[in-house]
Amino acid sequence: MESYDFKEIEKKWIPRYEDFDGYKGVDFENDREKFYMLIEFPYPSGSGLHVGHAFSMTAADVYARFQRMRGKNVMFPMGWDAFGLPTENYAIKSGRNPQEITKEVTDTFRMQMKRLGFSFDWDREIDSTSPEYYKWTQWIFTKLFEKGLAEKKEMSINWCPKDKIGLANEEVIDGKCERCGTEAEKRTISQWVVKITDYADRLINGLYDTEFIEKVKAAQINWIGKKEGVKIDFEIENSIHRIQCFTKFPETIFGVTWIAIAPEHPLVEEIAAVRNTETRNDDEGHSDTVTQEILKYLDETKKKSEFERTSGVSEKTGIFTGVYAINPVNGKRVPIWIGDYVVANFGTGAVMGVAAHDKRDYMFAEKYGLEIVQVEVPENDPKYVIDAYEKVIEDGLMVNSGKFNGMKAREEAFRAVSNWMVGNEWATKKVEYHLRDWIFSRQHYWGEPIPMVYCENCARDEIGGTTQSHSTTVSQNAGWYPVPATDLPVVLPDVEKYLPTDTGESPLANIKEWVETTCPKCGGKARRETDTMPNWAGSDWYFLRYCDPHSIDVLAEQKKMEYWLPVDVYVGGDEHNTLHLLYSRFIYQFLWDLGAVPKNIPEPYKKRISHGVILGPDGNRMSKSKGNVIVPDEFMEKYGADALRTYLMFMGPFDATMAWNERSLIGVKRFIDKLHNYVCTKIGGQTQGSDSREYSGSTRPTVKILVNKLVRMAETDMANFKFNTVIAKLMETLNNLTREETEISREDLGSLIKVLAPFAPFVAEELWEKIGGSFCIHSTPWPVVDEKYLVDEKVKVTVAINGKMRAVIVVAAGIKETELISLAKQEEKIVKYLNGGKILKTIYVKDRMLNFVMKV
RNA sequence: GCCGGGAUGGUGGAAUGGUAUACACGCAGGUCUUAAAAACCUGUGGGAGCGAUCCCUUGAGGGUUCGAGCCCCUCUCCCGGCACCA
Repeated sequence: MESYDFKEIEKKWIPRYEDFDGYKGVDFENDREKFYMLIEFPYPSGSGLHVGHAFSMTAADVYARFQRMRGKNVMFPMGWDAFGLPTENYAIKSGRNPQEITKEVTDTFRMQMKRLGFSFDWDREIDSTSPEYYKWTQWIFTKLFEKGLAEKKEMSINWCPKDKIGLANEEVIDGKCERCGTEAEKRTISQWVVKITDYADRLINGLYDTEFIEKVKAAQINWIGKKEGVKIDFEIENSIHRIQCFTKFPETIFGVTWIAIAPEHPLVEEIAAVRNTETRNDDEGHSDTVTQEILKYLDETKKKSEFERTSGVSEKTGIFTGVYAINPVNGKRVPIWIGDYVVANFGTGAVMGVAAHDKRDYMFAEKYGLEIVQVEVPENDPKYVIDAYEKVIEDGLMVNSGKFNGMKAREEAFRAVSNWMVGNEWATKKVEYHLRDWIFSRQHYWGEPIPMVYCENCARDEIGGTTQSHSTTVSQNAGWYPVPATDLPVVLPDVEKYLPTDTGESPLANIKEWVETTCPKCGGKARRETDTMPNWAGSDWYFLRYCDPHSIDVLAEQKKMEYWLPVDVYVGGDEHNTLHLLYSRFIYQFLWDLGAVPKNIPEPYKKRISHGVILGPDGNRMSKSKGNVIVPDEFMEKYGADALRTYLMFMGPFDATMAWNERSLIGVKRFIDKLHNYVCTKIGGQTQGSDSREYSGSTRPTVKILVNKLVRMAETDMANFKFNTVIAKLMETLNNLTREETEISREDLGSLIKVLAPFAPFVAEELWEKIGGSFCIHSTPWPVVDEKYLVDEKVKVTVAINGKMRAVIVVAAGIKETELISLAKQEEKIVKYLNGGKILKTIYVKDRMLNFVMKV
């Protein structure tokens, strides 16, 4: 078969797509319904557009083109999330400046995207590294500060010694830096921290207003990790201090047999002191030994890395302090232990030990011979005694729990016990979250400068009036002032060296004339913040900027956002579920509170869809070291952009993980060749009519039936991102049409091409022109289905005996049941089975199946 | 451990509770060719049979149903997310 000349076709149509108005979203248009199609904007890396980009962007493009043909006013924008470490590292290595590098790579990306036929609205292109853009990223930060959501804190953070950068919790995977795999260290530096935790509840509740796919919602809810429970104060014997424990299971309070505190717990010293006074009274020598042992233990735990301690691989260890606490519900004395399984910065840094009903507690109790008090038994086995940690009782009854005995665990007892406890001064209801505050400082050059200024004089004045808090992390906001909006953006200055400093300061710290500035408050001498923002900052709000990309006075005009928002479909990767997607929802909610975004739109994204992953031909994740990386350009060159796009969509379900297979791509190329030839042959000699009257003979030409069924199927599946089945149906239809060898009207040829058009825009454009259509096919309406061709005149009815298929008979559609039964009873194959048996029941599903239920 | 999603031919995958294996790849045979490639045609889940035909088959085992790949229960394994989180 002849191969069509895709190179010629692409060469012809790419220039015509440049600045083509049909691909532009029109602000405020009322005739058409708006549709905001968003795909995550890429980080433009030096290696060019990846096949993963090509895959997800093609899907978004197919969807955008489809929606346009369905008559929507589609906004489908693209931009660059260009701040980030790889560019900075490349700049360090090559000695070139990141601005220049960024321009180069974005040019490459843009060109590749155009070659792939993506119908982006290039008028709305944005670049997160342009001062016009990051002016507003900075503005948002100043607002966060003004509203008390940004704080400068001396904090222990994850630190990557190789990248020389602070990492957010989310950027540490298995104790290692997400980017380079180096073991993360702990460092204490002064950092800007954004209190995303203040929005934890809203971030959960807001999800109920969205149509995100289940796994995305689950991932976010899980990450936020809301836990409702009770905070209980335990008195320490011979001390005025109390240990606070948080528990999700307050109903197990009668089962507490020890308290464990983290080695870093602020009361460790106090407890050691209690121990000393106690023992000095009776046995001095012994006291020293115990204290020595505790100190030794603390020393050992400190040597363990955070990863070792929290990965769950190491065995839990602990040491008895020699001091006791009092369980307030029953006055029971329980030993206080120091345990390395207790996480200092979660909850209160102290936990109550309930060995009978917690796996980890059980193991700890067994190891150190601690008492085990069971407070729950299974409902049907009240004598049951827990003998292994696996046996955790889910639905049971309370025992050994005073007046709560016999209550149902866990809901009833949970409510009763916690309500009773919080009636006392030693217990309060408390909600804990897994979500942590967002560390917002990076000690790097290639990012948005944090627009803050520190004035020592003003700081002194401020501190005079405030009291110090006892929190482990102390806010140091005193003396810090946001750069006024009129002075934004704080432009990233040129530097000579992009290399971060070992002291943990960004290279900006070395530029004296930039750092030194005046205090926005007193006008005196002050210093700029030299840290920059994390790479998430620019992507938090980019989808708002697309609504009004050239705005100067505001981040985007309210009216324009009101028109376009919310984003109708947002395509992205699962790796961003708890990062970008959560951060940007938070920032949107914050801007909503500020009144900077439309009041009637509380959530920015209506629907979120996850794209799948393309593996290398060997079935492994693509990586340079494995040598299995697929570069889209190579295959565009060999088979054309249309074939590549169509193949990507044909590979499998949109959210699946699929291995690259060039043979399959060739198969798709063959199909496009076939379709191209089919259309060319059909329009070859004669001029075809434009409607069904042209078909001679039948009032129900097979061609009409095939085409209408195709269109109906395509429009339903396209809407649900089921592109692989649409292409399969298109292939099937073409196979059937070729077999038919009949005439086909221009209208029906047109419908065929239109179904292909979103997938293979260039060849579709060419064929559309060939059959006499005018530019551009993607601006023409989607074919209208003529329902009468969807209804079959004759149907195949399955005849079954006891649900087992025995025959298929062809009858007129809508046949009466009685008529069908008598026809079926005459069928040879059926007669055989009916003979001698008795029909107990007959089940008839209209036009589909008839089932005789017989006595066996 | 918790949460989310899976398991269908040699492979990627189709199947509103109603003919399982669409579509494609691969493979086999054929046409064309001196030959090969490409292209095209035919066949292709497993088993029994010369054959018509019959039996079996959607990770395993139960259940609901006239009828289950699909719904329910139990289990195994795989992928993704979270996790000494109290």
